[in-house]
Amino acid sequence: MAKRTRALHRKTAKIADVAELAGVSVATVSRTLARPEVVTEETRTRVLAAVRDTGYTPNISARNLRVRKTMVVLVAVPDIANPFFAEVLQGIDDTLSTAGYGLIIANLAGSPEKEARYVDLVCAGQADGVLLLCGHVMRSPDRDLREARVPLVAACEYIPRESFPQVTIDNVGTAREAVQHLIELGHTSIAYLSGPKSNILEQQRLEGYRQALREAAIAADAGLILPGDFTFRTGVEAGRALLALEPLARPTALFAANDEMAIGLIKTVHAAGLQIPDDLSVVGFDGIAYADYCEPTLTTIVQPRRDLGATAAAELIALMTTDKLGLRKDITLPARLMLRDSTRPPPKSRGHSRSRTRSG
Amino acid sequence: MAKRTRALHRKTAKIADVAELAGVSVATVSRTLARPEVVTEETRTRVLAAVRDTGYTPNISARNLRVRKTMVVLVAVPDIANPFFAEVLQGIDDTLSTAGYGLIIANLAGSPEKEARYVDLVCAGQADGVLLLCGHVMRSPDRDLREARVPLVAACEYIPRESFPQVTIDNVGTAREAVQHLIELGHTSIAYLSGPKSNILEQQRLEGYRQALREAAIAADAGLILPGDFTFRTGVEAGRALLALEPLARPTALFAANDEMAIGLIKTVHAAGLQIPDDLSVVGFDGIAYADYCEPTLTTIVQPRRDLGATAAAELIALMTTDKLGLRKDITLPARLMLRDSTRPPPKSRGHSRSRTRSG
DNA sequence: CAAACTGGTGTAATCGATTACATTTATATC
DNA sequence: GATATAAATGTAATCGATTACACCAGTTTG
Repeated sequence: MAKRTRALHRKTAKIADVAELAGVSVATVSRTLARPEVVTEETRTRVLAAVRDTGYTPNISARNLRVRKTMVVLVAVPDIANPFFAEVLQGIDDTLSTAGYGLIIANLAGSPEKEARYVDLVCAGQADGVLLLCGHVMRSPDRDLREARVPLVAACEYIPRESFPQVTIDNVGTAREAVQHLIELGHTSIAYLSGPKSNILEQQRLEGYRQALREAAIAADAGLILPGDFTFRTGVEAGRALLALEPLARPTALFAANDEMAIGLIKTVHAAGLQIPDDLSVVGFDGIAYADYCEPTLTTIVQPRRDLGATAAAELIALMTTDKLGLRKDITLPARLMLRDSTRPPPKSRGHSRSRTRSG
Repeated sequence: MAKRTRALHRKTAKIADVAELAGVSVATVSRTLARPEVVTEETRTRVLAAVRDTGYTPNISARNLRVRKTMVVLVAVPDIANPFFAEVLQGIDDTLSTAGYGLIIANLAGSPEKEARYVDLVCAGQADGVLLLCGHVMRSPDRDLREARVPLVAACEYIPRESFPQVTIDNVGTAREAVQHLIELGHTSIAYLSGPKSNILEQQRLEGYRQALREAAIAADAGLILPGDFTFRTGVEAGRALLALEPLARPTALFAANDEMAIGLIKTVHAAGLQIPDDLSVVGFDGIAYADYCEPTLTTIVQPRRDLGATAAAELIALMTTDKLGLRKDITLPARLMLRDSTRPPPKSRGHSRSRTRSG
């Protein structure tokens, strides 16, 4: 038992050991490390030598307890395996870790228990701030993240009616732009492959799709809205649904609410003999790395993924250090339509190519 | 200043507040929360009511300081944006978070400064254990992770000559199997698309490739070993290198050290008119999700990614809780060859199909 | 030469929980 | 009814750092 305790609680030098070795008080050691300029040249060298000799590293729990900080931020991610979020995370990690913050990644994975655990963590003061990449404020059965009164910033998915800063792109506008591109190519029968109805991003992208059609005076056809949930699998299903249609009833173009579904759909209809983009033009959304790897490469809205993360992180740091908890400042980052190989004018026999001049 | 301090250090109930409200001592409150069965039914309800009324949550820094634990483990990942590691991470997250551990993800991204920062973090006792997904033990200029005397487990990439547990697959054996598959289809001119030479996984997979050739008495041709570094980009470059060869000098099959490069290569040679698998069979390694999304779907070695993570995490938990620091236990998980659409016998005009009977 | 500073250092309180040990109260035993 | 035993609770030390305040020596200033 004694033996076990000794091994588990391996001994590390503490500040008192350093003080003793250097022949100074603990206060002086602490000061030397925090603000070297306030101590004498001579004590400084003595203390630093003692630090090296003892291999001292401050105990962070003790420091946190004393200064009431953790230097950790929690990032809530709907799903780490999603390549889009993985890249946003890189941006977050870049800024946060150079600013000296640690990162706890809360992989929600649609599990309310996990969500609750993380809310408790934050409420317990385990984090100095929270970055929300999910479309709602986190809750546990009896707590709400906002009760933690911890700095909060949301990114990627806009959360309506909240008072904390949010960093997003203009989803409605860019979705509209994507569909306008198809319209300019001459398409008039344009399908939409949607995300889960309850998702805010989905609602905004759908709205953009509708606006573009309305502006071009193209009648909206509810039959052209295919259900999906942002996963590759539902892209495949939507592809099958498309194939099941009468060839002449098929749309000549499709706008997908994200890239993964677009790629799933392309793969499916291509395997059945449809040529992309000859028989069907496809535009995606997100700009994940694979959109440029697939065959054909995908025309898509590329979001500034790293930048979204980096900006949100910077905003959070500002919030944590300046204590302007109430100040709301939404930031909209630019996203652009990237023209690649999956779009072209509709086949001559169909559609009414209006602006052939443009060739991107 | 006073105002600012008040807001930053927002007040949360502490154990003394709960004790006062419930009319008991702090020890009783602590016990009620830790081991409810040791207090009276009556005090328990009084205390729990007080906890709810005050909204009390224990301060974790204080607890950690006292019990010398952090309930956090650090996971060192070469690159979070790599889909392979993202899936391993999911497995890790699953087991670790249900066991009540938090997760700090150290995204090394090839940066020695980051690596050093994280080593210091661990040495400072900020983590109870470390999971290494990279192929080397982490170091800072003056420290080495092993000095932290913290439980350590490695996964995915085997680190030779170390005494901590490692969870991997049989890279040599499965690589050999992948190449044997090509040989059984009748290929005799088989290229290898390599990873970075210094990488252990690369060395093992190359060894498997060599073994398979040797067993089949196929002479190794150094010109058939193409350089790569595990990225999509080098797959594209290797594809160009292949296209630059005299058509008759081209290999009829290729084994890539990972899927991303295989996909890059396929895309490139396909765009130049080569048919996959008719003109070139390709086998990958890893089994990332996109290996099943690309066109054609990729025959590959699928690693049990989630399971690798989960197993390593479980091993680490065992280490952290039982204190058997010395006990080395390597675990090899099964990986299997997944036959898909990117392989078939070589064109009749070339190669010498030896075993046409097998058709997978 | 005394008073007023100033720069460097030490003493001790503090952060908020856990827990060994002491103490009280209730129950069983002879 | 006295004593041993068990059960429940309280008191206070402890974890390891930070920092307000006290103190002292040396320098300036009038």
